[in-house]
Amino acid sequence: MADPSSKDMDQISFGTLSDSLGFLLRLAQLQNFAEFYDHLGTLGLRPGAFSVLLLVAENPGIRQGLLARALMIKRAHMTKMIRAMEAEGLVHRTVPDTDRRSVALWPTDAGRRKLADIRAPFAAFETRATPGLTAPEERQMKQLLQKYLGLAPASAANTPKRPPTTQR
Amino acid sequence: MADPSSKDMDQISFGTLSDSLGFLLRLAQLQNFAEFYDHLGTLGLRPGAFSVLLLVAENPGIRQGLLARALMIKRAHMTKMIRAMEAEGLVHRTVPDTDRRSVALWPTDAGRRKLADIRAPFAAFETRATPGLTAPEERQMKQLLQKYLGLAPASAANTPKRPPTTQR
DNA sequence: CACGACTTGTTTACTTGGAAACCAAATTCC
DNA sequence: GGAATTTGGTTTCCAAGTAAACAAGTCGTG
Repeated sequence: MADPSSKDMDQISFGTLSDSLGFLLRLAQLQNFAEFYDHLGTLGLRPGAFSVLLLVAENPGIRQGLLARALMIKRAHMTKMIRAMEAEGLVHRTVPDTDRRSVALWPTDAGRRKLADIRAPFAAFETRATPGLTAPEERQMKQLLQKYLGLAPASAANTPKRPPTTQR
Repeated sequence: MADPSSKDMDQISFGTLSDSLGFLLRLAQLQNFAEFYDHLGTLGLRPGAFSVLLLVAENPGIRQGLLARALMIKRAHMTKMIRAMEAEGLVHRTVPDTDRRSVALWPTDAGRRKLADIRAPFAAFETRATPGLTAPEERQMKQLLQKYLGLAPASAANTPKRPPTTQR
């Protein structure tokens, strides 16, 4: 063909990019978010707000900045998010006497209810077969991501001092 | 109220989130981007523009929308990105006669030079020891991500559309 | 040919997220 | 005790990214 622009999607060369961890992580994250919307888009809670609400319920009284660090977003952005969720009546803000600069976060009854409503569909989404990966592959990917992040898996509440090496 | 807000970073309970693939992918992507900025922040090319420039150089004449799909961003955003990079003199736009709606993209000499300047530090960044992971673990994570994305690894330039049942 | 359906890129308005400056409260250091 | 510094949250302004409507080109089918 005389036209060099006649490239099909599968014929694109990604060059060194397809071996770049950052690039792969970015694409994977975007793909997974799209899947999230496909399955849970009707719940009226975006991934960000959902994770905030869950962590506030899981850690009642958590400080705002700590939450921001845990979710790796900036404090400035967390302020806006929390204010919006407070306006929706999902979380409650408190200034503790021990440090009157900070703000402690608590779930409201409405917040807990909302979370309860979402829990089942979210669990269903999480346990669904991940497209492209077998179940063992998905488990291993999660383990690797947790290790990369220095995070403990959910089942083991206390940090295991030895990395989980459950290979086959 | 007593002080349940005295939580340390490592004592946060992530609940079911720390086993959620999407959540782990998001955190991992943010962490990796932070590492990217730490190492390559001085180069004047953000991750997005860098990947665009690389793919345009790797696939000269690629159509704009195809590039957007490959990078999983919206066409509207790609338009702005490309216009900005065109204003910087990094890429050149062309309307092919075979389809006068579309736009073909080509790297300029300046674009190729810029890319050459960045290639070495980027390769150094990519081959650096990934924090938290051993080299074999990182290789495996990349393989899993590629499989999740339906992407062929870089070394195998042309891989058939069939799923890669033949691993290395 | 003509008409409708679809595709490609663009524009406009909006949302999400970050950078930097700022204030108030806490902490450190004489 | 009191200045200097640090910390936690907020505000303002800007960049990154999306959604929806649109114009122009292409394609299929009568």
